This record gives sequence, structure tokens and C-alpha cells, in this order.
Amino acid sequence: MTNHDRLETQSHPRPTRRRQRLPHNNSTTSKASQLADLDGLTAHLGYLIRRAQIWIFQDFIRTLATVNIRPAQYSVLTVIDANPGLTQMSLSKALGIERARLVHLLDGLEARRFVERRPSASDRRSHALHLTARGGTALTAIKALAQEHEQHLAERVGRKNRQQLLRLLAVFASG
Amino acid sequence: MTNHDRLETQSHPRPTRRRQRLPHNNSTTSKASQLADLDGLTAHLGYLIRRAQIWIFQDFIRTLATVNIRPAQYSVLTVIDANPGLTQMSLSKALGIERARLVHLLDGLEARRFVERRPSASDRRSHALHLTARGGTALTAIKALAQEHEQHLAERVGRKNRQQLLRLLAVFASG
DNA sequence: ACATTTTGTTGTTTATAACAACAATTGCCA
DNA sequence: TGGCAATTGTTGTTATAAACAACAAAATGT
Repeated sequence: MTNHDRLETQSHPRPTRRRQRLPHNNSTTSKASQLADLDGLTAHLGYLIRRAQIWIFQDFIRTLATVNIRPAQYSVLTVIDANPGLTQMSLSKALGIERARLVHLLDGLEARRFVERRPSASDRRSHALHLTARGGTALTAIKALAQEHEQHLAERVGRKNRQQLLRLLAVFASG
Repeated sequence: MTNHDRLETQSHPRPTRRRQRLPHNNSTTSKASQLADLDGLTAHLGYLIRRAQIWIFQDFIRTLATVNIRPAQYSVLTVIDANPGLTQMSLSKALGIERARLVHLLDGLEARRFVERRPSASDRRSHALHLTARGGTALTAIKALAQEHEQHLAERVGRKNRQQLLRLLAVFASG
């Protein structure tokens, strides 16, 4: 039936000369739990990135469970700490989080008294975001746990590989 | 808080001893829309990966909009194509998708007659998953568009960088 | 002065992750 | 062999998240 040639043609420059690669029908054990062939996917950056992101976020959430901080909350606290007084709009732009979603995130952090929305002196539409003293203290502990998480990552991928990844992925953070 | 000297501490007290360049105080326009300082985040692999994943998925969805296929659907079709007859359970394990979620994904693909759930010969509990002829034809076109998407990626990160990323991220795909 | 834009907010829709419970079936084992 | 535990697909719930749309208040442009 489906006769489209197996696997991607990896683009123009070079026709991959790969042929004869039947997908391993695991005829053996009747136990179908043999791992399936994922060749078609592991050539896709999106697939690998997705798997990596899930792994990383799970570890982050687990590692910071004691302080009950999730990745998005961490990014908000960190950016407010580094840019006290910024508005929700600029925070939204900086993190690529929608204005609407940020409202809910800040509501949660404000309810825990980690963050304050103060009236902006220059623009009465906007709020100036600040960490409270309590938020600052909490963030110190939170950052320590985040470093612990980063340590787990280094163990998983290797220290130098982690740094290479940081370098290679930086292009996505800007645009 | 423990050591971490290689990643900046950057907590609430103000010092920032090492930073000679303050985050671009927008001396010019007075408009606070200048980009915020993200130093504390760009040292976190999780943050960069998240941004990268969002960018990549958006491009994937946009590029494959004409065939109305999302990343998860693409992965399902690809793995069924490479492993005809596999069960939902092994597909679930291979992709790291929950059994429950896979049901819904397959419902959608079966409604479009891309996929068939056939009764398994050996185990009446499970289904043998197959692409239909229609599904196979569709997948050929789908894969062509997926390659186009991958081309966008290569343009964004560079061809060699993309391959490095594939290699570095492979560790997450297994465990 | 008026029209337009920006900012924060509320709401809806859709996709996804993580669980729990269930019926049908299979495998285990005493 | 008969009964019990595990597996498989399914349904359902809860929580998070992205993407929009619409709105009022305030700012901006002309």
C-alpha cells in the first residue's frame, strides 16, 4: 500500500541513498511492548525539543515543589526582580506571555504577597510591578532550588552539552 | 543559598557587583517598552527550550495549516506508518503520550479516515493501528510540508546548528 | 475636541498533562 | 482449573496553557 519512500529526503543537496529499511516487525515475542521505530521523528527538531521540554519542566516542578513555584511563575518573579517597576505590558512582551494570561499569573503571586501592583507614576493605565520584601526573600530560596534543578540537567546531558545547548537555543529567545 | 558562582545570583538586594552595564536605561524615549533584562532566565535551559518549542510549534502549525495537522497528530501518523499494526499501548509508550489522550487523537484521525483501528489477531483487548490508503497518501504530502518546516528551522538556527541540536537533544528522547 | 491606540481585565475556545475509574480481556499461579 | 491480578482501551475530571475577542479607562495624535 503506502509506497511513499520511507523517511524524509533530507532536502535538496543530497539524495540520501538509504533504501531497504523495513520497519522491523517485531514478530518475536508477541509482547508488543518492543519499542516502536521512531526514526521518522528523531530527525525533527520539534519532536526532540518537545520531549526535552517535558522532561525539564517535570524536573523543575518536582524540584521546586516545596516552594510551589512553576516555571512561568519563576520567570515572572525573576524578571520583576531584575526590572523593578516594569509594566505588565513590557513583562508580557519580554516573556512572550499574553497580556491576558499574565493577569492571572500576577493575581496568584500577588495573593501570596510575593508581588505588588503599584500605581504607575507616569501612566495611570499601567501598573508598576515590584517584588515585596517577602517576595524577595522567597526568590532567594527559589533561585537556590532552581540551581539545583539546573544541576539535574547538567547530570542528564553533561555539563558542556548543557552549555552548548544554552548557546544554540539563544537564537529563539530574541525574536 | 549555596554557592552558584557561575550563574548570577541577582536577587533582591541591589548590588549587582559584576554588571558594568545596567540594562539599558531607556534614556531616549521615556517609553518603558524597552526590552527588559532577561539575564536571570537565559541561563536556564528550561526557559530557552520553552521559547524554542513555542517558536517551532507555531511554525509547524502554520506550515502544515493547509493539511490541518498538528505536531501530535504528525507524530502519531509517522509512527503508525513506520510500525503498522502496533497497539495503542505501545504507541502511547513510544511517544510518551498518555493512553487516555491517544484515544482522542486517534478518534480524530480515524474520523478523517487516515487511520484504522483493526481488531488485533492475538489479543482481543487491543487494536492494531494501520494507516488507510488515504492516510498514506495524505502522509506523503504531510511529510513534504514537514520538511518545509524543517527548512524554516535550518534558516533560523543555521544548518549545522540544527544538526548539533538534534544530536544534543537526543538524550531526552530515550528516557 | 475627537478619533485612535494602549493597558489591564474578563471571558471563551481549544489543546494538553495528569489522574481516576471502569469493563473486557488476558496472564498468572496456587 | 478456577480465581485473582494485571493490561488495554475508554470515559471522565481537573488543571494548565495558548489564542482570541471584547471592553473600560487612560493616553496619544491630529
